[in-house]
Amino acid sequence: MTKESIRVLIVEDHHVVRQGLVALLNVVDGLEVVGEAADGAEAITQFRKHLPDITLIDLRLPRMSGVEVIQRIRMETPNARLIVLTTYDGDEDIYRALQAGARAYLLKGMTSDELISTIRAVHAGKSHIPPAIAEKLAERMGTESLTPREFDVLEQIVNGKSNKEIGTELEISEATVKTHINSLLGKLGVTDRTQAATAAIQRGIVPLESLRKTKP
Amino acid sequence: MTKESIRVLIVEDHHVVRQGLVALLNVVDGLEVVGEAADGAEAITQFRKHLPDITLIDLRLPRMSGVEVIQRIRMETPNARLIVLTTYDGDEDIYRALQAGARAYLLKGMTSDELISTIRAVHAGKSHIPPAIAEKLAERMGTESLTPREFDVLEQIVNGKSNKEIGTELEISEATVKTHINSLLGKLGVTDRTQAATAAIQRGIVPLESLRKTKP
DNA sequence: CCTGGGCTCCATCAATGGGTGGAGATGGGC
DNA sequence: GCCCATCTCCACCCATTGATGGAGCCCAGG
Repeated sequence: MTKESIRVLIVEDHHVVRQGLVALLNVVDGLEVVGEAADGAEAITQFRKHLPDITLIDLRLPRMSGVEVIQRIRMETPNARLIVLTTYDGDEDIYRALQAGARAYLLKGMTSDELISTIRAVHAGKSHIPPAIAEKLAERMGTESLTPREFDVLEQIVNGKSNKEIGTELEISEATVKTHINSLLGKLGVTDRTQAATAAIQRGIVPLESLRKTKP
Repeated sequence: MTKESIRVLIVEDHHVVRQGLVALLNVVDGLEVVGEAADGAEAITQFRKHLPDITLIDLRLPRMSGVEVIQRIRMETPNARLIVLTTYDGDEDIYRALQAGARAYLLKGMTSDELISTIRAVHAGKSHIPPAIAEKLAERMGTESLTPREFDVLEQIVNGKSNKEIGTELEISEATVKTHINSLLGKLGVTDRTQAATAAIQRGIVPLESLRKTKP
């Protein structure tokens, strides 16, 4: 019985991790790694070229975020089956990736069994979200989301700016800054800017990587 | 010419990454992976058992930190050759790992060439620290380090506590809390608690993982 | 059209935070 | 023994922050 292999594309910038995935998957019967990509642009090229059955995609990629890649792929191939890979279970990432159309979510700490069974499940058309993650997702669903402006302000807070500085930066008055802060504190369920900052980092609302960039 | 292989132990909790490392190293002539460990305790057991020439060790491990493992191994085998692996170039981690006796430092985003040449270099007795990291290390060297108490206070700040709450928690007066904050702000080179919090996370002084734990 | 959400601004007030300049107690290292 | 770093506390002061309760503007969707 020569059943068709499930054709997998791997999108992951870390060379070691990519190798690990290839090594794990290629020894499995019925799976075949047809392509690898190390960044978003390459991911889209490879996707078009191979039209894989399953795409494993890291959320943190250089230049283009994983979420963006997912959106673009889904735009041209709405029934693409995408599985998100990530190191941390940053709540916001999960939310956005699943919103963008990912069918499943895996942490890099997973076992090979989890990896393989998830690939099979998603290929069979199921959505496969681990209970622990589903739970968090449910929590997050109930949470109001920040408006674009609130997000701008939060970003500045994380970067250690004072209200006055934020006002200057965003070209609004300090009073307006306070208004935004007041509502975002409520939405995040915290009571001051320091808690807002750590919550933002912890939940992945503001990525840690953006810190260094915006400093100078 | 049958020269001896360099015998390598891999300490890494993420299964996929571990597989990747094994896959990368085992195809290289002159390298041999003699053991794998997924946590600190296992690392020490495996080290004693195999006495490898080189130990690749992830800094973030469950239960016991990589730095701790390094210290313990160095305690019993002072000339052990340890290479630290990590995802982020969190300044504080580098500092502590190298202090603890690691000979080199590699990011998981490295190429296989970097990995292999670093292993060879360290085996040959060299210390091998990438220029970019050496630079940061030099910066950090000049930085005064926090006293234990200042660290306690910083931890509380990251967890979003007010000065009063910190005082209660640590059983000191609010005035003392302010004193500690004042000196730690100076040492971190920041001007307020929010900056202190993000700097602490960013530099790896207070690990992100500790946030969830201390909340409830 | 008109309703609602988001953005902007205002004033005011109490609480919190941070700067300054002390000062006593302890304990390890020279 | 003496010094130095650390930890502890105090008082005073001003800046910043967050809470409250408005208010007008714009624009997209019903």
